[in-house]
Amino acid sequence: MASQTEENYLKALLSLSYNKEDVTISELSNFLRVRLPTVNSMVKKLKKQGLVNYEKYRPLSLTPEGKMQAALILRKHRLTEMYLVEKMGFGWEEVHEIAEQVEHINSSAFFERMDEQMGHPATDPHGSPIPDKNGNIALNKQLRLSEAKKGSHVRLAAIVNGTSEFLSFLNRKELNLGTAINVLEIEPFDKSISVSYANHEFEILSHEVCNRIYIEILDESITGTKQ
Amino acid sequence: MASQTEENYLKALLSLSYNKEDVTISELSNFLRVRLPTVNSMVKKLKKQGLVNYEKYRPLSLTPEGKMQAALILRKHRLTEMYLVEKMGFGWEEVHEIAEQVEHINSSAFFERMDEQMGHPATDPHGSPIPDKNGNIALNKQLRLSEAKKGSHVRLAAIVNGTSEFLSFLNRKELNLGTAINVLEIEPFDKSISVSYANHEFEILSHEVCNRIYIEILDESITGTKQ
DNA sequence: ATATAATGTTAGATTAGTCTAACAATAAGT
DNA sequence: ACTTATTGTTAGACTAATCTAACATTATAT
Repeated sequence: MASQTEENYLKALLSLSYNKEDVTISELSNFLRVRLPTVNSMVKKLKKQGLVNYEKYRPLSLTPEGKMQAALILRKHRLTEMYLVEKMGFGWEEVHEIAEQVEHINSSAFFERMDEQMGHPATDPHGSPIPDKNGNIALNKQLRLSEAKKGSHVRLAAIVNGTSEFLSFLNRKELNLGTAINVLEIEPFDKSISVSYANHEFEILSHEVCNRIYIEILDESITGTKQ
Repeated sequence: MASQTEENYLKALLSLSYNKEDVTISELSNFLRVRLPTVNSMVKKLKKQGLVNYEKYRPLSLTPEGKMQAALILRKHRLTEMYLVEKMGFGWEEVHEIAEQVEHINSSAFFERMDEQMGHPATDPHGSPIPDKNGNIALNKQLRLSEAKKGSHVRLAAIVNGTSEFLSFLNRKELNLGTAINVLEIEPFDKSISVSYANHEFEILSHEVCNRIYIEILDESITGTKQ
């Protein structure tokens, strides 16, 4: 079995290669906050184990086996996050750090028990898909709130790169997974949008915020201002 | 904070110094399945951190600080075991290996949440006391089933050194924590005892088995064969 | 197209945790 | 009390994961 460190490299590679085949060593170095030569030698090691494709001075990628292993770690991470929220009463902004540790626990029974007790959830508390036991990962939502049309009626479906700061911000705004949102106006100057939802009649969300929120469209236009 | 390895040494020391001040390096070596020179150098390291008392060629012991740290790890271990049994439906024979990993997770919120959700349990699933947040450990039960008198009525209170094999054996015999047992006869030859309990009208338990079972006395004599 | 910047590689050092081999001190047994 | 056995120590090597410094290659920009 891969060491915790190796697992973290695999997970990082999976995350960085999301809709983009190749990853560079410096991207990995940056992501993991580890120096280039360290990454370089670890990558050679993973290549030797058949987990990554790599040739000197070339970008690297996960092999099918590497991708599978990475997805199974991600599965453990996301199952844990969901368990912490659903069964242990943590907030969605508190669970990442704990799951980061729990994901390395070596016990399939432990994670299968979580999965069963939650009734095989499809996503983690931030709306990201939980890979299945074979390492298959459902496609993530592709549409962001920043791309929604004026007048559309959408549902908050997932959060990307949800730091605990951002998630706490969403808590203060009472924006949760599943919240139905009306897009009232789009300000062309700074791409901020004004919205209404639940018992919030008027809120302005910056482009930065809208870009981190994935949505499902419920209705293209509810105001009559079609198109 | 101590590394996982250091934590394991501290935990081993606590366990070996249960009712016995001093521990030798070879006892530790044996217990941890690690060679003497390795233990020797780790002990020096722990001494430097003020966690153990140690002088060349002398037996060692935990300092108050070392004992406290060890007890807090034991707390995390036992809370986890109890949580796995109570909230996740594991058998008492399955939880040790998982808890051995979970105990190193660095998140007080995680363990405090477990504790709250179980209503602050006093013991783990094997009847061993869970140390409190300050590292205080309640006295373990001292009386073993092997010391019970003929005719006494006792309750199974705890299991010591409960390997999963032994715990599975108890499962097959339907002997659980809390089971009320009548001590029918004590065979002087091999110190085996015959007992009745629940829907088991007659069972013979070897001395080896009885020696690993801690009891509480419910009644010194129920048969009239007083004393 | 050549200089400069960015990225990647190699070499060598460091720390944690482990080992074996050789030696030293303490304990045990007649 | 002396020999032997047990236990403990030191020295030196190894692997994993990290680092810095120096150098090499590839990409970028005028």
